[in-house]
Amino acid sequence: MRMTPQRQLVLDALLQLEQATPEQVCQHVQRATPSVNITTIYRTLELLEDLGIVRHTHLGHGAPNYSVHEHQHVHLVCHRCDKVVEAPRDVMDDLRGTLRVRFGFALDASHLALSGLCADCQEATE
Amino acid sequence: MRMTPQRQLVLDALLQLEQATPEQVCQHVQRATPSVNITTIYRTLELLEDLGIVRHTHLGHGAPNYSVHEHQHVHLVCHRCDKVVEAPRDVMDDLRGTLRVRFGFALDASHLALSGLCADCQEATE
DNA sequence: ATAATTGCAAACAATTTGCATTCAG
DNA sequence: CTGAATGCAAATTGTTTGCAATTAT
Repeated sequence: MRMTPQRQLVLDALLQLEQATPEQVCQHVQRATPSVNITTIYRTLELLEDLGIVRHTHLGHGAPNYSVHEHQHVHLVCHRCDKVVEAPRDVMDDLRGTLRVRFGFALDASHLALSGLCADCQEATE
Repeated sequence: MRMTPQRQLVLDALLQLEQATPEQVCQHVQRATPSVNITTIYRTLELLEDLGIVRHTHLGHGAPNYSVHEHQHVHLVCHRCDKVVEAPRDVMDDLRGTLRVRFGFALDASHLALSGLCADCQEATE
């Protein structure tokens, strides 16, 4: 594969934004280079993911969240205000062990978010 | 709110199917009553969810999975073969405690699936 | 030349909206 | 009669596909 300018732009955008939806990556890239098509964003994100350079997380509804592979964390999404809190991956270590033993399931802690209520919304709900 | 025939059909479908996407609920309902529109399925699912009667889970990509509130479990989705394993909610109890203490986050264990590799796919991958 | 890459338009899936019609109290 | 509920068509969002034009080797 060739590291084309478009691909570099996508990767740079992702490094700058730390994490973003394809749409957001597209907007960021197009600020610098408006000619880049969103199709290319999608294709590049898929390619970079196949190469293990980036990964994506589903936060629930809507578009997935891409990030460079290094920035891995567990996403805690508040389903009331949609705020996303990031937790270090190791909070899931025990659960990973349990799931392996009880279900033979190898948990990938950061691919999907966890849903719940953030501290603020718990107060607001009382 | 009135328990209209359409709404009853949606709820019945969900009870029979145990869990299903809006699309699947729609097909099930339309087998008995073809005139019911998918818009009504969506509206009814939203309504039932507001009432706390049903809930939905995101398995990752694609349509969410609805179920009646009683049948709660954690979904373990294999991101290789897309198989869904169900685990009892209590496997997340420790994690729930940790997240509450460390992040003030009240985990809703069943709203989002967990992603990883199922036992079969782990073998296949080696 | 030839294979990979891109842009563009169109297709697609899942969902939502606007609005006119129907229905129950 | 009046508001709630429904159906239908159209709009919206996120994503994918087909294909022709472009680019690097």
